[in-house]
Amino acid sequence: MGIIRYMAPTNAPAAPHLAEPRPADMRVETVLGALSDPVRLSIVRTLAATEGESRSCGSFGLSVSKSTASHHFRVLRDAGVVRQHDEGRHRLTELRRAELDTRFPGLLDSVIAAV
Amino acid sequence: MGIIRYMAPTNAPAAPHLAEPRPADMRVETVLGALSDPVRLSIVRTLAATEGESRSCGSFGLSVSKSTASHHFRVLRDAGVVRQHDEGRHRLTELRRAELDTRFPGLLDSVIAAV
DNA sequence: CGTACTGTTCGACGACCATCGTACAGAACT
DNA sequence: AGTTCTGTACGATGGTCGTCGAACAGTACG
Repeated sequence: MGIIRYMAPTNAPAAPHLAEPRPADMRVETVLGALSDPVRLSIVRTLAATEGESRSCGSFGLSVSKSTASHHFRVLRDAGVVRQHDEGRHRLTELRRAELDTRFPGLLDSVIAAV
Repeated sequence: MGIIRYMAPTNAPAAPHLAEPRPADMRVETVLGALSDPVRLSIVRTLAATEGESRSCGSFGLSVSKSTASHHFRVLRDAGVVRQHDEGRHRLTELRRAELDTRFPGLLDSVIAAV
């Protein structure tokens, strides 16, 4: 039942990550749309709360089905908000903080800070 | 065909404005959803470009029908992004800059600045 | 090998959304 | 009064979205 925080072994091979848009291809409307859903916003907030760590999809405690959760992660990844890569039988997710901050300065922080 | 920028006479009576949420009742998801549409984003950007001025609905040069435009203004108003009040036969719209900045600091600026 | 675990894909379904045309309401102007 | 202008309200429609269960694919572990 505990939260899984994945620690990659130091000699791990470079895991291929899934397709994600380049910063230049990211569109504001798409990012805003991705963040406008309560489930996805909670995912992003959870990621921001433990910045730098990769989390497995199941470790977010989402109250939706597996397939729905999978859908939301895809929306976030397609929008460019998160990056994912496979590690064993987990698909680890992390914030694309640097890309987001470069492409849309201040946006992520203001959204996360919003009460 | 020119753009109408409304100049209220200095002795104008206090025009009643339409229902809009109090800052405390504004939700981030709703605001982000309101800003995630291209038409509405262009409205907000136009308003931000001429801050402090009230604009009539028809002065935005939107490429949608009247009824669709009316719908978008309502979404923005319900989300708390803009304020509207009637002035003669015009319904004037202006940004709720102060409320937005207080409730969600930095959000509006980062969205507007986004290229 | 077989079993558990993690997450995706594939329909399907209902709800919501953006869009439109028409009709309507109020204000201003002739 | 009649006309013009500005914008809303009301259906209607086609598309997207969030949700789910069932089936599948890989990985890890017994």
